[in-house]
Amino acid sequence: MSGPLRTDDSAGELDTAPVIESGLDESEARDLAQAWLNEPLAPAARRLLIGAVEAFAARGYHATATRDIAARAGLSSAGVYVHFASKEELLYQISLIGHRGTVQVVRAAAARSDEPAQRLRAVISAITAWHARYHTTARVINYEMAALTERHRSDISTLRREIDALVRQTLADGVASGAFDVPDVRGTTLALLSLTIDVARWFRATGTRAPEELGALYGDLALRMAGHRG
Amino acid sequence: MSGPLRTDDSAGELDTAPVIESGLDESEARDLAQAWLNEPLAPAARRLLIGAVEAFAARGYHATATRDIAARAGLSSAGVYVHFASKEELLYQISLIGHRGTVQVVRAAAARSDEPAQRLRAVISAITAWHARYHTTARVINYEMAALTERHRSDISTLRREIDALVRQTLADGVASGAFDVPDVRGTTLALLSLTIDVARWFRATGTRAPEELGALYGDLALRMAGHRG
DNA sequence: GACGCGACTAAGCGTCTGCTTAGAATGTGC
DNA sequence: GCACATTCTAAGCAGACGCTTAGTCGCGTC
Repeated sequence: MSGPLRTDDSAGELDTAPVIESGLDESEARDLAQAWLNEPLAPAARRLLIGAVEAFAARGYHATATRDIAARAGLSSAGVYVHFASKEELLYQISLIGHRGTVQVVRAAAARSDEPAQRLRAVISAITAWHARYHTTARVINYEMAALTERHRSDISTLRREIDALVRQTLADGVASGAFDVPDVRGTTLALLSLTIDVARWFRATGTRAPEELGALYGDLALRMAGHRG
Repeated sequence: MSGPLRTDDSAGELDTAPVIESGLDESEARDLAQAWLNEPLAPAARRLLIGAVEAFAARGYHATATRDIAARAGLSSAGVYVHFASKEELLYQISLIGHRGTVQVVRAAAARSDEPAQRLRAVISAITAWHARYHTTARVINYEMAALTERHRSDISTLRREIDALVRQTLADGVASGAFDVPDVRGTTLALLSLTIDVARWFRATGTRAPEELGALYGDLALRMAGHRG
């Protein structure tokens, strides 16, 4: 019943990345800059945020020294505090910009259709692709929430609840219209968002799967999980 | 098409936990002790491992001071180094014990049936329940891998690959027998394991869902994702 | 009762941490 | 050409970090 299967590359995707010292590759840095292009920031502040995202994603918030962030931005260690009140403030701004970006992407995807199945596919594949494309940012905003102050974490939770509510409502609408078969709407919502968030943990830009391809796969899986009669 | 939906408790599950200062609740501490009962350890070494798991899960590896781990075990800060060569060695032992436990659970679940659908359900629900019940340990071993030395991380990856291979093989067997419809076996394997791992991020012992209930839900979702013709 | 041995601690070493201070450099408005 | 605000740095503070050292303690062995 069993045959040989490759275990090389896909198993690598399962693992947590070795710490990357050299920063982002060129294309990802461009993507990142583009995602933050509409934020009205002084050049040094933008460089600090990008440097902080790289460092936090590679080493973790607590393992990153403010001196390292400053160096990535081409500043002295004191230069950080001209633009940000504290290291936590840097994390908060990253988290805020990142979550606002996700919410924007989710809203745009939801606006594409009122029909539950189409909307679910669009929303899940959009969140997935976003987490893959900006996996560096996504890793920081999803796995460093515990490092935020209570006040800041509470602000971020408000944004996260909006995404949760939209997915849950889409499932509920599909059940009501008979398009979906979901015995546990709350649990399935949780599982769907969980699936997309975990992309930030394992996704590598060097892998074989493009963000949009992964989004398409996860969109299909979402419809299966929703018991879509298609 | 839309109606009111509660957003209180389930959205809370989506968030990362606030840092818990007071350690494990009683029942979880008992679970943890029981899970490590068969490990041949000196009492102080066991107390250190349990204290380290609590601290690493609550604050993160880098944010945890060895002095704090020692205090949880009722030792002076130097007492740690009688039993473990370094802080990283503590993390490695936790990771090793945790991963061996998961592999054991997965093997036991797989042994319950040769039939792909039953095996997939058993394996996914077992991994899920394990990650929920031992979510403190699971969080450490899944999210602090980057803090391991290259050598140690490589050891751990070997154990993770076994789990990956078993799930992938089960999907492949089901496709071969006609029980499953999976266009992308590698991607679906990744998604299935991703789903179970992320439980460690959001699961709270104080939540409404018991580990076994969550396992049952995820077992059902796994069959749907595999396109099981039931 | 002297000995050896593993478990443990008080004290502290050198280094690194987030952040501050005092002041230099630069650009702008008048 | 002078006042002013902004951006930045060199130097450093106070405390925390992982880990070591020297030595104490309790206990089983002969």
